[in-house]
Amino acid sequence: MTTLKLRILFDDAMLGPGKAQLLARIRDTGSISAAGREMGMSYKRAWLLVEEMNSAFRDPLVASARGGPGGGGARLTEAGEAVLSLYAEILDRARRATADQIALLEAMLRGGPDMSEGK
Amino acid sequence: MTTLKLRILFDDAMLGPGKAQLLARIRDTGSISAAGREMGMSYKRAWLLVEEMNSAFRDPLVASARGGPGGGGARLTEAGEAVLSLYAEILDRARRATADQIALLEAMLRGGPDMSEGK
DNA sequence: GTTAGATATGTTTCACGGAACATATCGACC
DNA sequence: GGTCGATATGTTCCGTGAAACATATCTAAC
Repeated sequence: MTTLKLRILFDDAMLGPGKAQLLARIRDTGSISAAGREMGMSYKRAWLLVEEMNSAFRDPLVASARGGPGGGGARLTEAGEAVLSLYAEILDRARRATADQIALLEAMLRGGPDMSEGK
Repeated sequence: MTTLKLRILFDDAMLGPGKAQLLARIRDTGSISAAGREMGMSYKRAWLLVEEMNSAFRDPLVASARGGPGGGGARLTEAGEAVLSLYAEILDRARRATADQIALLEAMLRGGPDMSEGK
């Protein structure tokens, strides 16, 4: 239902839901283009995001290869795995740390719960 | 330096940094247009955001008045104050709950700290 | 040396959200 | 009753970021 989106703004780079999910799909599919397809984005865009990430971090997060059987492919590097799992942990921690307050907000929404009565 | 942006997506409404800051400025300035000006947005846009918030929540967050001395004005309702302070608390809790992991990410950035050496 | 499939980039087109512009309205005060 | 400053809304204009389109390139395998 209610979801939390979280974006981390570094000095000259940012990491948000889009890049994180892209990393996850690349890990699962072994391909930038397949990952992009699954997310409904063009290969161009997916590749651009990968490029951003690779150049923002000291070590590249995604290693890609051209040619070969299947035409090539991509996989997460150790750094890529680390970033992805850190992001997941950050999201999870943030969610759990704020669940109560978010519930309070939800209760104030129109058409939400309560609707006022005295039980 | 590194900042955290956080957006809450309800079923058919969302609350993020923009609306939260707008609420804060309205509280401080007592005017939608002044708040908008401070944030570099047109009155139209500021008013639109207020409209969204007022209709999303059971009780309006901003009460506005036309005419009168000064031409009118706007102020936060009790609900508005509550939402604003809940959002601030959510942001604060999220920040503190994720500080360690974010620091780890920062350490992996290019041009960031370390640069590898053996102290 | 041809095929295949994915990476790697450049260029052009285009939709859309916001900016800009334009008005109408309200009410205390003088 | 005219002025003022802010709210309230509609309409048009326009820049920017994404989509679409177009290629070029690479290499394992056959």
